[in-house]
Amino acid sequence: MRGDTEKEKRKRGRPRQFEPARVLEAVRNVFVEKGYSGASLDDLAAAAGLNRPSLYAAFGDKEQLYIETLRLYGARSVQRLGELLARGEPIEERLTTVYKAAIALYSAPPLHAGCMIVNTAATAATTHPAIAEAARALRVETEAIFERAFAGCVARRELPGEPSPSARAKLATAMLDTLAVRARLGESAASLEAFAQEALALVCVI
Amino acid sequence: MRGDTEKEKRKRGRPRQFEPARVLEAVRNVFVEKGYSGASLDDLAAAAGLNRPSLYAAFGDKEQLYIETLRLYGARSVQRLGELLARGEPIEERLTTVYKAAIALYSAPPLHAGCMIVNTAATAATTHPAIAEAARALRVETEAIFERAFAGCVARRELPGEPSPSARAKLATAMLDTLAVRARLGESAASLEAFAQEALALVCVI
DNA sequence: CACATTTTGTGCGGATCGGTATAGAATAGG
DNA sequence: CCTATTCTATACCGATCCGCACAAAATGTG
Repeated sequence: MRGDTEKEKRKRGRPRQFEPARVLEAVRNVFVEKGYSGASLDDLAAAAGLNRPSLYAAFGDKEQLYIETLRLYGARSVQRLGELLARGEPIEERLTTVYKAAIALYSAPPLHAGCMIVNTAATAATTHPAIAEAARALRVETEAIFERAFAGCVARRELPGEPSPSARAKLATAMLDTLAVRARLGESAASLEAFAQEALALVCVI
Repeated sequence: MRGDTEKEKRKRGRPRQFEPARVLEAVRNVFVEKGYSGASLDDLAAAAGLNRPSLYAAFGDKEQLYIETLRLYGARSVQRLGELLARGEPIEERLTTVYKAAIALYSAPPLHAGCMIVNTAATAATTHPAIAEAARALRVETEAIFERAFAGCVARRELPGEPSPSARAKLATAMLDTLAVRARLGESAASLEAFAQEALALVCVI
């Protein structure tokens, strides 16, 4: 049934019956839906299809599990953002693609649960410093990617140097923030796309 | 000690030893710090200085208590926003005042806990429809106030009609969203004010 | 085969959860 | 005074919480 998903050398003892990556994905859905403190270990274990002790042995306590999940989510998002911004199209077009992807992710039915960082990590940040730190790191990465993209535009004369690439990056991130909040509060994807388009024309073409 | 805070006719039975408004304020601090599901009734009762049964008798269960608190917080914020935007100053100046007030509220030490709607209500929205509904109502009010202010600017030729007042209102709200998220993740008030100022010059003067 | 090693699953254990029953205290009306 | 009414306070309820024993199961090694 399992048959060594990877050809890595088998460990000594009994092989685990789950793939950590799949577990983190299942767990992420629960965290994103219920938030950090709203998600119980029972919820998480049930969604992952394994029992609490296995979960605990593999990932540590709830906070560690959350942070690991957050890092995976963040790493994927950051990578995808980098890819979409690395295209050769005009910046306005690339940003449109980015926002469409974000909106699709944030308002994916049936949960339209927004962004894990904005809507769950930030909430837990006040009481869990380690979560705050992990979230900050991801946001720094995100803004840096935007900033590099805008700096590239300035370098090739696609955009004026003022406002600065860092200011533009913060605004671009701000759009992601508000899209996440709006999606989680139930605004439709269509409405969000219209808003993003308006905002883009307004902010980016300056 | 109590002596009839108001001259309203005394009720029949034993007088309550707390002022509901004070209780809601104490409770709000706990909800804002720990989030909806992170705040326990013990926390809330302790912060309010009364015991769980009294809290329950006065405000109903946890969700009702949260929503009541949210409405009070929201009503005050909306009223303050309306006042600040009703001044006779240029719109850029009024918005500067609004953002300064928001930043002061969102990053008030020692918690820098952001905004109750953005950072706690939205998180709970996926699992508590009534909270989502209350939060949506407050956001509609907020955007409407911004929109009226921008429409006024257009009417007196202070701003061009395009982008539309409603688009500007959404952007103005987006700034509040991102300020709340950033404050909760630890960005300093000074940094936020600098960002708000940049964004304002960029967005509002179009 | 016996043994070491790792994961699995049951099941416990103390703490805490949200919510309430019940008794006692404080007031107004009769 | 007595009674009705309203709030306070203790104490308890069943459920759920997170975390961990502990033994059984499944593998590699000797």
